[in-house]
Amino acid sequence: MFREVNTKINFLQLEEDILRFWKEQGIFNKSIETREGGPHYAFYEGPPTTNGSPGVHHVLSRLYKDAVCRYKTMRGYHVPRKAGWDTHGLPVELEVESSLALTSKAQIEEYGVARFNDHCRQSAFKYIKEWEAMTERLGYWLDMEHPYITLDNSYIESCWWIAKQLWDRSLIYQGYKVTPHCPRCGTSLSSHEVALGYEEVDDPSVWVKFKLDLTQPGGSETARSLLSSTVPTYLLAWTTTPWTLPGNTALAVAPEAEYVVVESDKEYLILASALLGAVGMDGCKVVEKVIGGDLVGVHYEPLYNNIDIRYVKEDKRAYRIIGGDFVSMEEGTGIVHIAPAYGEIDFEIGGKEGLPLVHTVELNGTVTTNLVTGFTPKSREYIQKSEVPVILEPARLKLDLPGAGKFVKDADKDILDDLKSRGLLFRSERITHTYPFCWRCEAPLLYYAKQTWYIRSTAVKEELISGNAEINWYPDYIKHGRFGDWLENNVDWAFSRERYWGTPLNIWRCEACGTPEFPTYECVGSVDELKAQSNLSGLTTPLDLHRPYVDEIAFACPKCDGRMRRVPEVIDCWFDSGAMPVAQWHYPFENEDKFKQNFPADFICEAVDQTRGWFYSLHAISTLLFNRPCFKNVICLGHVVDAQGEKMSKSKGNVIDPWAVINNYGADALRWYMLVSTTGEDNHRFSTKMLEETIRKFFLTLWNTYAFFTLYANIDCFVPQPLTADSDQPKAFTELDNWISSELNRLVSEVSKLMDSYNPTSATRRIEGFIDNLSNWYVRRNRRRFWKSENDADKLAAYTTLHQCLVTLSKLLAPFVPFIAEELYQNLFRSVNPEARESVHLTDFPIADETKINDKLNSDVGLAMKISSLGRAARAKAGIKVRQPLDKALVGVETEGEKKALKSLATGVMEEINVKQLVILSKAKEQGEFPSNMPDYSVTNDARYWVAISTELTPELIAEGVSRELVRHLQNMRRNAKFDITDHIITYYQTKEPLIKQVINTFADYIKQETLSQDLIDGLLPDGAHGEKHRISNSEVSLAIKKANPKS
RNA sequence: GGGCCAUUAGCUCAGUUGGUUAGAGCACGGUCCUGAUAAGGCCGGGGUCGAUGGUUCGAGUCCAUCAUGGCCCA
Repeated sequence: MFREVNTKINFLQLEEDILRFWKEQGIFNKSIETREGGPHYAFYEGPPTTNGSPGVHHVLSRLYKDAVCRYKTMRGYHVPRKAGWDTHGLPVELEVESSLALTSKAQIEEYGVARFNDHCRQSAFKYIKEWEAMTERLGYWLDMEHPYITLDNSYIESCWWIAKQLWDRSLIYQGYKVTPHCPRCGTSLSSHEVALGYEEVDDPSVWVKFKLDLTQPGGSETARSLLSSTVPTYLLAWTTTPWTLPGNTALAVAPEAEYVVVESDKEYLILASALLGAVGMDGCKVVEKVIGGDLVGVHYEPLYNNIDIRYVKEDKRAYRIIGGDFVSMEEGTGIVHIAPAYGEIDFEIGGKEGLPLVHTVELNGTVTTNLVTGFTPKSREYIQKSEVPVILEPARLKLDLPGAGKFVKDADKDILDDLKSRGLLFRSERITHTYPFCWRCEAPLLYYAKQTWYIRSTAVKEELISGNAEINWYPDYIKHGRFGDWLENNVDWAFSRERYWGTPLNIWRCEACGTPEFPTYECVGSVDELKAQSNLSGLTTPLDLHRPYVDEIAFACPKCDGRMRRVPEVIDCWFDSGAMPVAQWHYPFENEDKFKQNFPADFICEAVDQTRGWFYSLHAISTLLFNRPCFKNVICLGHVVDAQGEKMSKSKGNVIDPWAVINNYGADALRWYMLVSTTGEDNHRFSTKMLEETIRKFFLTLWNTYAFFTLYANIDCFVPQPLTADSDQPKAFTELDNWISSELNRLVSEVSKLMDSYNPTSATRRIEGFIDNLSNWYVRRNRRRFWKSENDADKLAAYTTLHQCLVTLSKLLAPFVPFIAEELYQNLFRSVNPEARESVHLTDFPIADETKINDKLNSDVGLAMKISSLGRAARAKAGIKVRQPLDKALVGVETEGEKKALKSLATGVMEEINVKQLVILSKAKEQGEFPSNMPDYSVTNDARYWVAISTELTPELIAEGVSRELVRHLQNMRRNAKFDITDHIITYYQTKEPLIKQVINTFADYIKQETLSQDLIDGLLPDGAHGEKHRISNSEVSLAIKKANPKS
């Protein structure tokens, strides 16, 4: 006997029971242990950042990971799944900052780095707990008892080892580079972080005049003679960041382009002729024309004469015109203001031209009172070429700039006022454009030349690209598209952060020896290496490698015996997560075997934003260390967005709590919905309405098929026999049995193929289609076989077939909806097979029996469905109920083959459309054209077939229709009276209509059999019976039923 | 400004190498069926397949340009 299945299913209760079962029996561990010795399948868990509670948009990738890992396990692979938690970095710091109401680095330091980091640690663990709870409830099987956590000393030590490897190969350097700098957080952002924060913003749009200075040498003779005029002449440049103007050291022109000198208000202005119109100077008189290249070398007066740039040793000077191929003829004036300290292009061209770097802004974003001049061209060249890290000490000079002490965006106005008062502002407007903001704190980012530590990833650019060629991407266009492009445009990885909570950068610097340009560094690659340093101090017990403790550790300089102290930076948390193939095992300090066994990963899966995040950091570190990729297959998912298509984010407040969904609908529902409805890399709108539809359409259909089976199987005491060669009774299996078996095996084959190509969405969609066929065709067409009273071979065949379908489905479904799959398996299979594996998740994934796949049968049944559908339409067109039997249907098909196929399935079609005979005509022989005009027939057609139903009603047909009407009412009454499905009854009826009486007599046996009536009694309705009045064939009939054996 | 992806019914999505009348589910209206079903069937309204050109006997599908949206990069 199977456990009784209630059609009113409570999924929540079911899932909690199964979670308990898994936990108590350790099924997850068993699913891994029992596969030991099988082929190894390496999976890397991308560690979620523990800076907040998981949202429903975090769930998607976890479901994909789980589906694939469960599937591989069932295919016999050994698939350990180590959990991981990304606990470091700015996101965690910001979470803590806001909870402690700290708003700047100064406040954090005042508060105390030790206390601050302690909060970070606690915060991380708090969220780990939440993630663990959600992961477990979701049914995402992950080894959370042995996770890798990036804050562990062992993890940090592995990161140190990696950095040391790179250091020894001169792949780490420090240099000035322009980085997107957040003035509030006080740190550089990586390019992937910058990408998170582009926004439309209203900014100044100003045209500034730079006065030509021909007293300085330089420029072509042509240009000099053209420009020598007594009228004051200005170069016109355009910018949206006035605050960078004091840092100007050059103007760039397009060497090939034509420039014009135009007269405007008693002065001459120089700009590109192509942009005259854009500046609104079409009508102005053109005095001269000159090619950009001829202007190169000509000097102009600095906007701020009082700035004393003292670097100059060579003949090249600042404040001159340079040529640049980046100069746009699309916007601006064709003359680009260059501030090497505040723009990537500016910095790059400054390096080539030997321009000075001038800082007029502090790191906190305020206009400085001290002018800071950066490095010399000589040292710049040294940085570019050096294999050894270089550090430079900038000079500081007193200065009084407009807006001094104000934040740059506020100082814009002071600067513009100042320029205006000096007649140097040509025009000032506002413009709307995109500008990057800090993705966390929303402060405008400043492109700022800073000293930062870099990983020279460009040194392995070719290897990054060739390694990518070996990776399978799903969807595949990511490989050459988004990820490939990213690698092609690879730049060195700025991997240091001037923050507190992170893996400390393991570089120590001597305080005493070396020059500013040539300091002495030590990169320490392990704890032991650190402890082995001479004259060590500051080591704490227990050891905590975090700041501020690690900052206290000092040791003797091997060169001069001075003290060596750690540099202040911490490492980018993307480095942490990218280090996980190594660091999750504390490799190379231990677990060499595990590392090697799990490298490279067979499978990883995250959302598309990780292209520049984790996917990149994994690939970069692996290529740098081992010169090969560390993952073979990667699924790249789209983002889950809200019902309006907006990205879910804490700041927008549109994050959907997965608990709310799970507690309402269950984890399986969420799982199936997300798997079945995602579309590749596209955004996926999350809607509870669609989720509810999934439940109705998929779960309830499946569940009711399951309930139907158990209900009748228990009535008939069906015991599934293991299908051996001799117990098989092929003769008893009907065409429909063979058909659903064929469909089932085809499904198994297709689902396997789809899962092997990492496509759970298509796999689940296929299963959904099968369940629809199973329920709405196989079961519906075969109901009578289950109902009938004889326990014959035919009935057994039906039970065996349906049972087989459901048990196979439980395994097919197991990777996707592990709870309901377990329920089906336990009740339908394990309960009757004492030797069965303990859980569906310990079984093998089904293998398709190719011999049972019969493509012809599949298409034949498809044809029968199609014809039935047309037949029903024909009935509806004529307005004749399906319950009313009709004499015959004519069916037009195209080929003899179809005719033959339909003939073999005619009984089913006749029942579906309730006709006595089916006449099939094939186009090849009997059939002429589509019969549009047939008297006494109702005709429908589609492109290929037509069906004509005879609409003539004989007294016999009407009588039979009435009998079916009676049966239907009695069945409904049984249900209304809440009788058990097996209860036998006695039926009473009263009517004045002779036709009905006659029908009841004629069809007595049929009515009795259908309604389990022992007697049909014409007469008074007894007390206590369930009575109803109905109209049948325009006459009234009173019916009553009561149980025949009230005792049972 | 550049790259990738998308755009098909009110909504969510299918649509295989170009080939009869572009489909499904939901929602809506009507109707039928039902002792597994919270379901299901049938009919109906609802589509210039984002736009414009091109290739072709034939384009939702291939090409080009543009528009809109998302992501990524400047």
